[in-house]
Amino acid sequence: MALAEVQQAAVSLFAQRGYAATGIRELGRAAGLNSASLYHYTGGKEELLASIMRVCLQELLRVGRLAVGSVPDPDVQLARLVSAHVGLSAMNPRTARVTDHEVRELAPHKHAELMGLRDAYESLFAEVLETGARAGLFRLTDLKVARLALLEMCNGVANWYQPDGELSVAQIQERFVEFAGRLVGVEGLVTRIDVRDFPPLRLSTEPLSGADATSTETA
Amino acid sequence: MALAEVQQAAVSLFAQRGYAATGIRELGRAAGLNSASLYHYTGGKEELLASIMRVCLQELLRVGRLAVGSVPDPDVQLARLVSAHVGLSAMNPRTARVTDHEVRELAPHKHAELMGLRDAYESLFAEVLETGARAGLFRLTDLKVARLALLEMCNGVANWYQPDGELSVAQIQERFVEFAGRLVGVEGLVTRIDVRDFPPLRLSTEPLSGADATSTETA
Amino acid sequence: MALAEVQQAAVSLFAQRGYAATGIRELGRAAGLNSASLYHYTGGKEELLASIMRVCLQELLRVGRLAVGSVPDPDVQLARLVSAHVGLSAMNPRTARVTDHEVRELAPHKHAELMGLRDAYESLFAEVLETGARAGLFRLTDLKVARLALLEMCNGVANWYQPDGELSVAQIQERFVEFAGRLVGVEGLVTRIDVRDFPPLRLSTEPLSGADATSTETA
Amino acid sequence: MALAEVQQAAVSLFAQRGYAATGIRELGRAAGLNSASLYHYTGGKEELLASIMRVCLQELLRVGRLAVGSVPDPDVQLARLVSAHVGLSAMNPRTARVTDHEVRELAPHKHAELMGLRDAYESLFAEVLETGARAGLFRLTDLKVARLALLEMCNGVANWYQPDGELSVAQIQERFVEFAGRLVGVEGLVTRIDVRDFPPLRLSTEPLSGADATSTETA
DNA sequence: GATGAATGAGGATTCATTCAT
DNA sequence: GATGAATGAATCCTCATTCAT
Repeated sequence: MALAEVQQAAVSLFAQRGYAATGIRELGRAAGLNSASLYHYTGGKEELLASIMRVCLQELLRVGRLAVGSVPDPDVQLARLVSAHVGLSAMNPRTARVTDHEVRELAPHKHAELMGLRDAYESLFAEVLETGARAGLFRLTDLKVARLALLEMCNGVANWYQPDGELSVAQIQERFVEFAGRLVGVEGLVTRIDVRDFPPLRLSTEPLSGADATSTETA
Repeated sequence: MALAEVQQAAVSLFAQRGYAATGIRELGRAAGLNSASLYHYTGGKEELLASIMRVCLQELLRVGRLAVGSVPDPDVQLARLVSAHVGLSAMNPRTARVTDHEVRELAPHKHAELMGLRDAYESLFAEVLETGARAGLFRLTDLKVARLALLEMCNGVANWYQPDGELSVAQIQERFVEFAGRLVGVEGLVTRIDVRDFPPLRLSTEPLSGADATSTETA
Repeated sequence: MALAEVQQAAVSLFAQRGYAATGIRELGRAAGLNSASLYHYTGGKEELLASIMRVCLQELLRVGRLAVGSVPDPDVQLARLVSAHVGLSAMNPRTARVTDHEVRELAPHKHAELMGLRDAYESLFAEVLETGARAGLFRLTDLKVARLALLEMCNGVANWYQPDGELSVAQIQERFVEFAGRLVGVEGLVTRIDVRDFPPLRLSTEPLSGADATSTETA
Repeated sequence: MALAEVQQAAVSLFAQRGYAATGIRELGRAAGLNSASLYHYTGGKEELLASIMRVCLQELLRVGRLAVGSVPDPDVQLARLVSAHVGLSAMNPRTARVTDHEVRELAPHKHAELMGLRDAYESLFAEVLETGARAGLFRLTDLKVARLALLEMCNGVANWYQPDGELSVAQIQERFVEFAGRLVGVEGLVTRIDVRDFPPLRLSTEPLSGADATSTETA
């Protein structure tokens, strides 16, 4: 399908140059389309960005809910949540980066829509931390700061992980589950779950590794 | 001094809308200057951004070196490094956010210059982690991933901390020192140093809390 | 074709006000186009100028080579060369003036390209003068100065000739052939060739006589 | 005197880049002055240009009248006129080039003033040619075209003559007197006058050969 | 479904000039 | 006499978008 290709090209450019610094002709060129044709597929630059973020946040929310809903223990919930998040970020670093960095570019209406998704997702972390703390499983004095530190640490993966590097996605997941456990004061969290229960999805918006704009606008 | 005021206005806008999405007329208006007058003070939009990042990274590097150099124990070094970093970020969240997010906007020459500063700074973390791990103080299997997780967690502070919120800078520092300790496998790190030894500086580029563009361009 | 119309409008303005003093909005207005639309047709102000000069110099070179190649006698070669040059200048005075006066406005790359064409053309004169002098046909003590004097005299036509004046192009050609002959020490040159053998071309870049910017930018 | 230095710097830049393409800060820098200080000495960019052209045209007119008035024979008058013109152009090529090329940049009032000077000067040539032709000394069928050809040939010297080249000013004068003679149909004109009777003046506006902008604006 | 042409608005930057100091 | 600061207007150019074809 052509929309996905356009989205991939867009993610590639948005991740590299930033949304505001990327022109619509540049996007067209990268997708092998005339700049005017983009409007058929995307409805415009902003909707293109929004559609990308929707894909990412909806999948995040889906796997997040799955992670939390699949098991009653807060520590395992946390492990699965982190594993899923980090897994998705590592599998789709550029989509994740764009989703994380470019919210402010959206006009109020779409901004609200996507912030809603994000908030819904982040509240999964809040709930897990709270139940875990209330149950005495987690040793935390400040749930809010802990949640923010945790989320930023996990989000950060998209800033540095390179799919074609030496670390596998599974390794990243393993290590971050351990970090998360330590952060909340639970040792050996990693050994108690199998991260491979949640094989992270490759999003339709994620460009192929190393994919680049090559073709020229037919004009 | 006028340059600092322009920088503050710029940081305020860059943090809010992003560098690329901020117009130079907007910058002028926010600084109470004609758009042409900005060039007297700044030398142009890009140099304005670079100067802001320079202020931030140089101070980060200064206090980072101080933190590492002041004491031989890797755990205390780490605590002080994290405390200094988080402190500076929390005191100057908008400057820090801009510094962190907008590097890619710079042209090659300035990009290289500022990436050099950033790399020099981040290698302080690498050294501390390595000596600490080698000394058996830290329980870490992957130094690189640990460093990246740590840095992203700390950098994240600039994304959410609000100076006029309920948490003091010192509290943030305390909590993040504890998080950092746990992350590297050292318990009770926070109790062993007094974070107030490194009262973080307010940078000249940081806009006053809640400061906004108000005046109109005299035209 | 639209490009030619834009070029004509540009020649008209460049000849009147000079390249540097002509704004791109002015050009658009004169061509009946929005200033942004000029970029569709021309690729920018400088390329517009370069394209005009290319048309002129390439035709000059073409007819120059024809003039020299068509006959072995240096005196007839010179007559034809001068006739062709003066004819083209008189038929297209504004294009010729712009081509002659605005080379310095070009950036190094294009400057070099067009200076190359000009040099190639002028060396035709050098060769003719040299063979004629060596053959004892011309009485000249300083070939270089003679060539420069001759060329400037001929180029000058574009500065003062007015197509709708009392002198026909053919008359100008006739007189300048005689002048050229006298300059190199050959009497009665004019009688020995028929200048009408080389009817000068009207260039696509030459505006219609008296053509002026009239329409207003649709904005 | 400072004005002359400013004029020299201006001539240097105007000759190289053109009037319209030369900025006033550039002029200041080249003259070692703050851009604002130029207004003390010159009264603005346009008046600066006008003052330069005035110096050149007035001297041209002065020596032209001297040449014509000093002797009754049209052929000697012509020789002296050409010698003076070419001499002045070769001694002051950059001033002459600017004077010749930039008239159109002047606003109507100054334009008229300086065109008046130029017309007065050129009519000297017209008069000499006419009396010479009427006296049967010159063999010319079209006085106007001859005058224009002659003038353009002489003006052209400023376009190519380089004071530090291999040809002396006197040599240029000699050769052009001969060319002029041939053009009007008089042989051996050069031998009958001594061009050194009119040693051409160096104008106060002419920059030193190879002089360049070096100092930086004190700002 | 696709695209060349077209355009108003705005991008960053530089302009010549003025004026208080 | 000299200048830093300031500015409105203009510079060239690129933007996202629309629309007839």
